Amino acid sequence: MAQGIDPASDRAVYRQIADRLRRRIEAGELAPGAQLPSESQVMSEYGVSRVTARRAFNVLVTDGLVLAEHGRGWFVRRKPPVKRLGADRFARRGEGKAAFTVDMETSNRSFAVDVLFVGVAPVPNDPAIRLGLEVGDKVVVRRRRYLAEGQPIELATSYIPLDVAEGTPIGEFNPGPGGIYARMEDKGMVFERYEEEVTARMPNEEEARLLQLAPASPVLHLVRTAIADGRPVEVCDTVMDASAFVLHYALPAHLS
Amino acid sequence: MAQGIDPASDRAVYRQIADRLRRRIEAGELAPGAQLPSESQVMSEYGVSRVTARRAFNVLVTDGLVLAEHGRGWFVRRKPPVKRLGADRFARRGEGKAAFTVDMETSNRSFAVDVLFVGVAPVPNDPAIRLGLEVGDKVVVRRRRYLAEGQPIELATSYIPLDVAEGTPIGEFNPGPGGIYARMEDKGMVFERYEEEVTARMPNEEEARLLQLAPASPVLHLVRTAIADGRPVEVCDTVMDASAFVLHYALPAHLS
DNA sequence: AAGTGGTCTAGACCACGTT
DNA sequence: ACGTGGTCTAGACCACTTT
Repeated sequence: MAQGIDPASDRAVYRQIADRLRRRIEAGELAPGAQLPSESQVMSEYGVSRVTARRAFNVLVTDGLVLAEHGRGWFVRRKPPVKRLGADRFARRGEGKAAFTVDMETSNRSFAVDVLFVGVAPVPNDPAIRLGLEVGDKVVVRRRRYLAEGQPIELATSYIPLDVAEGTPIGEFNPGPGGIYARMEDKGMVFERYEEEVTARMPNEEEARLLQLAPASPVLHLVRTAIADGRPVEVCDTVMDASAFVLHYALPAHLS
Repeated sequence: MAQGIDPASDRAVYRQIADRLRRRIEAGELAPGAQLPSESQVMSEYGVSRVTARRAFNVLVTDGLVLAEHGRGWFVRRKPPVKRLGADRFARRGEGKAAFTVDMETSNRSFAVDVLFVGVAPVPNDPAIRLGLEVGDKVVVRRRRYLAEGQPIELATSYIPLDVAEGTPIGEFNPGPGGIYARMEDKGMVFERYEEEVTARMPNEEEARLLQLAPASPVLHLVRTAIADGRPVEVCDTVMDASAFVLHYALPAHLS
């Protein structure tokens, strides 16, 4: 019963089947969370082998539209809740609270932090350039993973020059209230601005594992350079589950 | 010759093969553009069937690491050149040049614009909210596609309230030098700021087609609201090939 | 002509979830 | 026990690229 499927078409049969399922998803007929027809149903409905039926589903997996649940079926992916990063997230910092904390309290969601590494280590290529250091110079490295409602959503690695961290607990496990920026201000440093570069890409294997990403889940990659007293004092490299974030920015209409 | 592959492992054979290839790619041993072993080679090297060999390659396709070329082989994906969007891209606007033009001239690359649609049409849900309109109210819609060095890299759709466009060529095919913002300034409107929201996701079918995206290529989705004279005067919805862009922002350290 | 990937089939066994 | 997806095999024919 190859309903509307043309085996002689240039378009492969599995793609034609995928196209039909995709249309039903994008039209909302198959809503997020809805179960798709089973492999057996597709086999008999279109008169194809199991391999061909599965290939149709796999196209939709690669497109990020569906996921299989072993022993249960194929389902339209649900959109997870989103965390908004405000344009004023640093300007509003203060009262002893770190930027991430302010964000999460604003969005009223439970959160947690895994500290993956804190210590002195050689600085990699990219942050070295941004900090004006030589590759391999020693810096304080702080690597952590943020979770919202129990789900990992963000990996962040900060690089801080040793002279900036000197005389503070920035290189220790617990940097104290308000985070490392507060410690820098304690030393009398004055923050001028933050520069951020945003890209998006597919995760590497480690990122996919640590963030427990589903197949075909892109990440937002944000590299922030904090500038105080006329020099870069920290680079923070952040990899976020793209489905969990909206970044918000305000741009001035005129140079001030 | 199942070199280092354990058929009894929990990890499927095709995943183990994919893991090994991925490691060689991420280590740089297989550089961008390099050819991977052929399916036949993988079959004999690991003693697996062709289906299993192909499945290993397909894992890497889904991860965005490799692409097949029919009749030639499997290759590590190349990174395309990148376009940087500066934090000052609106502040530096002027001299009769549109923002995109300024960007492209800065990066010294050839570019072109396809105008896909210009006219009056009902405003969709999201821009309606941002513009303070009712869904379905008429607005000027300008939809275009940008190309760099012949490759499509960006789709942009602008929504402009009718009263803003009134008395200007904003609703016409060619809005004149400097683009629509210049025409608004001609009317005496003063721009205050631009707000941008950035997300990343997989493209839908239309976006993938218009941007000629390879499999497993995420897009950056940027929605900009231009604010002038204390009100939103334009919403620009932009979908970019994520591999072709770096967005750059500057955030103030203090509310000014 | 030879080598490469693209598509498709039929059949098998295993693992997970639900009934 | 049954239905669902997960993995794997062997074999076939086609289309594209290179020699």
